[in-house]
Amino acid sequence: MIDVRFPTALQMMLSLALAQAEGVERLSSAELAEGVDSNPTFVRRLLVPLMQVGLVRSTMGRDGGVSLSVDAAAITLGEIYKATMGDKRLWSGRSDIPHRCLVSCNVEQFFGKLAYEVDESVVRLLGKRTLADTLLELRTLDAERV
Amino acid sequence: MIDVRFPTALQMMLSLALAQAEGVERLSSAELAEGVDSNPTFVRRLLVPLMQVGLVRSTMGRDGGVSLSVDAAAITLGEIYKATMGDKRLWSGRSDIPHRCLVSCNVEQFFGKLAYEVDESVVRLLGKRTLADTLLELRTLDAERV
DNA sequence: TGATATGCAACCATGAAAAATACATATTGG
DNA sequence: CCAATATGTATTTTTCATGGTTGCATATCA
Repeated sequence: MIDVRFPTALQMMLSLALAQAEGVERLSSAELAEGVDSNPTFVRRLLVPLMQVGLVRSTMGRDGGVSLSVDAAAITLGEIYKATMGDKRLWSGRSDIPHRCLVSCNVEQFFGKLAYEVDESVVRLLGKRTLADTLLELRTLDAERV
Repeated sequence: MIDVRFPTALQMMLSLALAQAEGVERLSSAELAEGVDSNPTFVRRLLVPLMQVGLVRSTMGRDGGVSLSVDAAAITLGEIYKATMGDKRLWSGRSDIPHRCLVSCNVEQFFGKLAYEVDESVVRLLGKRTLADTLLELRTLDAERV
């Protein structure tokens, strides 16, 4: 199966940002799950790292739920990406290539460095956009729909 | 399973570049497969788009095999990446999100654009390195090994 | 002409990721 | 207090993209 954690986490965060902008204090994981067309368990798993990093806070018990713990203008997509993907690189090279020649002995290390550079550049790109920017962009897209 | 097409294709191209540098005219798909610790069929599948783009050429029949059809200094990793990955984006967002609110109606399109930008930036980064550069870097790494 | 290479299609096996399930724990309204 | 309902989390099941395997047609050369 394809990894949809980042797009899903992003959509969740956007829903939370929208809720905040509309004065709704919290959303339940069931409500978030409906929005992203998934299940509450998956949503809560995605929330774990976002809470650890302090982007989101949750309250337990009846009438509990989730909300942004920081203003949407202060959260970048890069932070969301790093939190939800954790250690997972965009590219994971093979790690068990038998060493037979100049290439096979060193590609692994080379590819590791390359993957690191690529990740860096992606995070840098995502770091330039905030949740608030993105929500605004969604409004623009919505207005442009026919 | 994880997608290893790019790292594998890259390693194959490096093997072909090394062969070329050492005066070996061609490598068979079986030899390439041994180098990347895989099977000839997978190797040939990866070669198809590389041939279509003209980076590589193959000869059939006994004593057939594969070789670079361009100098290693004229091939960038970006070309290899684009050819082997084809239409596949680095990120594929979900494409069946039910439209229920501002967010769910527009994230899909937004994420598509974002994924496109990310892909562009990765290709741009990879476009700065040639196969020849990379082979040189492998030699450096090899010399640094303890 | 036999040995051996590529080209290609069809099917199978693997394993990572999401979904489903189950239950403990926390909070609140009545 | 207690019933209702939320989160927290572990475990199992299902799904499906990806690579591996097999089989065979086709091309080339000693």
